[in-house]
Amino acid sequence: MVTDSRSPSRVRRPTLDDVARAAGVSYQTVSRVVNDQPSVAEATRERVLHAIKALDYRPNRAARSLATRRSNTIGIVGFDTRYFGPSQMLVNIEAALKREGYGLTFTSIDDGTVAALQRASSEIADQHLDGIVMIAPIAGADVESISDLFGATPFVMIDAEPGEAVHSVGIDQAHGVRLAVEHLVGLGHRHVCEISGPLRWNAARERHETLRSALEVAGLERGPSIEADWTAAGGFAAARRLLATRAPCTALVVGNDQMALGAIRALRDDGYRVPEDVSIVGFDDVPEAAFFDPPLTTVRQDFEAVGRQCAEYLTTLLKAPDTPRHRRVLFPTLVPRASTARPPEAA
Amino acid sequence: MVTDSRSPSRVRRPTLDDVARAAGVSYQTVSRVVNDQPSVAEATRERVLHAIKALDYRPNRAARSLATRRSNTIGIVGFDTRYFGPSQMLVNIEAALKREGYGLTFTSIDDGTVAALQRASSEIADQHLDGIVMIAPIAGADVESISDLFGATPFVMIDAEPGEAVHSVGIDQAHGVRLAVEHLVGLGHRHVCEISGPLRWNAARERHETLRSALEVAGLERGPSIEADWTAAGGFAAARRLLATRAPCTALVVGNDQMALGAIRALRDDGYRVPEDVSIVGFDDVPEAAFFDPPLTTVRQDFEAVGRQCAEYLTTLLKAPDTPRHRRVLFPTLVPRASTARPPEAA
DNA sequence: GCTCGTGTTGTGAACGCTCACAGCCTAATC
DNA sequence: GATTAGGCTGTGAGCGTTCACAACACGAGC
Repeated sequence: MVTDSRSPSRVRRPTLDDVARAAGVSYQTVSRVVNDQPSVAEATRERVLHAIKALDYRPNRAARSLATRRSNTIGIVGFDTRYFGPSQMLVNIEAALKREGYGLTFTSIDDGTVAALQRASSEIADQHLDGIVMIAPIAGADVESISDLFGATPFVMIDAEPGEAVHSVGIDQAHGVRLAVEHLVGLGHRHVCEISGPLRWNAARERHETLRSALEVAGLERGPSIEADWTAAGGFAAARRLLATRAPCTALVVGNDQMALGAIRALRDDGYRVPEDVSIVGFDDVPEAAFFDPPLTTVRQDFEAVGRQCAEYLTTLLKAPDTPRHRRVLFPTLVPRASTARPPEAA
Repeated sequence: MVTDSRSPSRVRRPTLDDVARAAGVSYQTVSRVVNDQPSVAEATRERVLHAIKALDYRPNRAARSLATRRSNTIGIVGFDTRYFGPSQMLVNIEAALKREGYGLTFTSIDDGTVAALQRASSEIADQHLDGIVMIAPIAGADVESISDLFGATPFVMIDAEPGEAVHSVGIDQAHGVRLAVEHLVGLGHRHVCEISGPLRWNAARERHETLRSALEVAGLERGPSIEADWTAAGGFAAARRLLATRAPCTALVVGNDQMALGAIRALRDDGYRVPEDVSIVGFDDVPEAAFFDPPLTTVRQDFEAVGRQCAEYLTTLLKAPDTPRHRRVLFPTLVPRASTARPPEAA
């Protein structure tokens, strides 16, 4: 209120020199104070701090990163942050990295094409960032060539295709699927169908493929599987197509909770009861899942942990760039709720 | 794949000088080519472009912004981007600003205290950004003093308290509430209760207050109103408390769709039917709302438009900083679905 | 044939900071 | 009392870019 906020836009901000003059020391001493370096006499430090406050001095980040050759900011390439999973990761990574003192710049990719991904990557590579996180869970993205774009700046991928030779953090989708299958088998189900997410997504494909094999291992009938687009509307449409196949189906594994919601609606519209006629399992455990009708049994993904792990991995990498590439794996848990029950034939 | 991606981390990136030497011109000429300035002979330009490509030169953003005193990036302070509205705005603003060629840096605020808001604001002010967007829909935030923190850098607020003298973009909540009330009155409801969002949020408070007055104007009974936390669980708990009051209630206006979901569940648990016994109206129109059981009547907010407007406003401001402060208003629409019907007494 | 402009290119300085080093002063050591 | 060590402070250079201006060449105009 005191400062002159209606001054014309080109007010020179105070610099190290200004502070130095005000405190009667050299700019270097001010720099030392600002950077908390030792060997500054207490009295001088006081004087400098006072001047800094009086002038409302703020270090110029651009100048600093020009001099140090580090930007102290990391970039995030986010894929379709409209969806629950990615947006959760974004927020959590941001929070975790902020705690480490890093700034954040963010670019999202609207469509999942490899071209878009590369464009965004290169856009971010332009900024000479200290590190990069890529939330880009798309299969087929040429990890090698993206890695090249980034050159030597460390980067970790979230939800990369397992087996890729990159630094990555991911959730063990196979484990989640196994939990779901065990749960259904335990209830006595024998006819399991699937609505999967877009198979271009690593998570969707992993879930899809593990489900196939897990059902085989359990000796269960593998019903039809339909691909949808993560949305409730997509899940609804997929369920209708599934119903049209007239395949026997007492349990339905759905790639995420939103699609599960759509599927429930479609089943109901067709006269099926959930869970009496058909049991449903989702993925994610969105905060609303417990309040669906019926409350949704789902495989919970701990996105917050993903964010934390990612930030931790990246900071490790920043200190020790030669850390061998590996994948940090997190395990999902099953949250049983009322959308799953014993199948009708077992009743 | 050709480049040496396993080089040690400190490879000097090529600079203007390197390119200049390679092309046999001065660094200034290269700069001119990079910045698309006129008066460079076609032949020279070709030669320079060739060298740029050969060396894979990328301008150093830090150096550039040090020299120009502009960063070409704008900052977003996001409040609780975990929620649907804020996260939608974030993504949409990002998309719109990217189209204008701006980079983006992002800071979120975990709790809604004014202190947190100021901390984040100042964190962002440190970066000497070209512009700032604040998604901080909290009542009581001292807009004046935040404005001071930012000094002369243009900033627009999303969902600011209407009436604040700032550049802002917002949705006309009053209009949305009026649509909802008209809808309910049209159906014959006379006993309307409310579950509001946290009243610290401008949007929640506006909805709450307009509801009071709109009901009064319509001559309707104003039932109890309970404050909840935007979540389904909060909506559930609030609805239970509402039921405990035993107040007459044929229609329930709920501050957002998630809470509406929780409320429906609580009503059902208590033996009420929706919409036969109680009609429910939500806010937002999340993509899942159409698949709730019953499909939710809701007041749709066009967050994409908010993002676009915001980006447009900001770019205007960047070109003409003296644009008078005003509020760009967007109007919500009512999406009638099956969760509202004629009240029982009118049946 | 000389001047003048115009298009093109180059030079010096500055942006605000950090790094490496040099210098100073005081106090401890012999 | 000279020497040395160590805490503290200052100086010069450089980070990679842009800006303002100077310099050059070339053809047109008198």
